[in-house]
Amino acid sequence: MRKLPGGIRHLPDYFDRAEQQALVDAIRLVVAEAPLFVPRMPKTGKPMSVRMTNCGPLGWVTDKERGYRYQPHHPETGNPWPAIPERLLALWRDVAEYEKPPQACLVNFYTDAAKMGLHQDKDEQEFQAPVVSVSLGDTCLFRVGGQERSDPTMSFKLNSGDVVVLGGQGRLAYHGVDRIYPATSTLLKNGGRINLTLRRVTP
DNA sequence: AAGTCGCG
DNA sequence: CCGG
Repeated sequence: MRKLPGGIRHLPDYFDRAEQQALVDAIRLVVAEAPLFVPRMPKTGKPMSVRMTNCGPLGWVTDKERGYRYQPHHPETGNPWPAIPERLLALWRDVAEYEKPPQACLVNFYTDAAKMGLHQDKDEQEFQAPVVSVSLGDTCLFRVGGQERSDPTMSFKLNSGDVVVLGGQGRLAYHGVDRIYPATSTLLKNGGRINLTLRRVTP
């Protein structure tokens, strides 16, 4: 059996179907208020293959000029991000083992061809808090390694309703999404995958 | 490089 | 050519 690197927890089927549907409904409201945008790589301006938005007091954004960062407003509308849905705050209280609530919930939309290269979540000031991730919709192949890019990696599938926690030694683990398996879920009427990532930005 | 390409 |  697969052995996950230290500090990485995979909680399969954390959310049942009804809860998944309720989360999708909540995210639709978020997207209506904070439209999806195309994130761009620092300096080159190359677009990433996912579309994204955020909820919470802070949101993760990136563009050619200013690069990766957290900010309290939507990059295109200038409006503050909508609130994080209560069910996600409850998830954090359940699994994070961290006193304060998450400040950012990044919402990533993956189409069939979308990927996410291996990277670390290191734009936060607080690494004591874990990163908590929720998968909704189509199954993906998730890849995780260690704290150095050259560390060995392993991969496993994430299904709709699964939760992954990157905490402790796993907090700065390299991770990414190698591929989406199209039409493996009926949760999203237009297909694809939604990933929700909860993070604490400041201590 | 949260991408892309090269290698096996 | 495709996947790790």
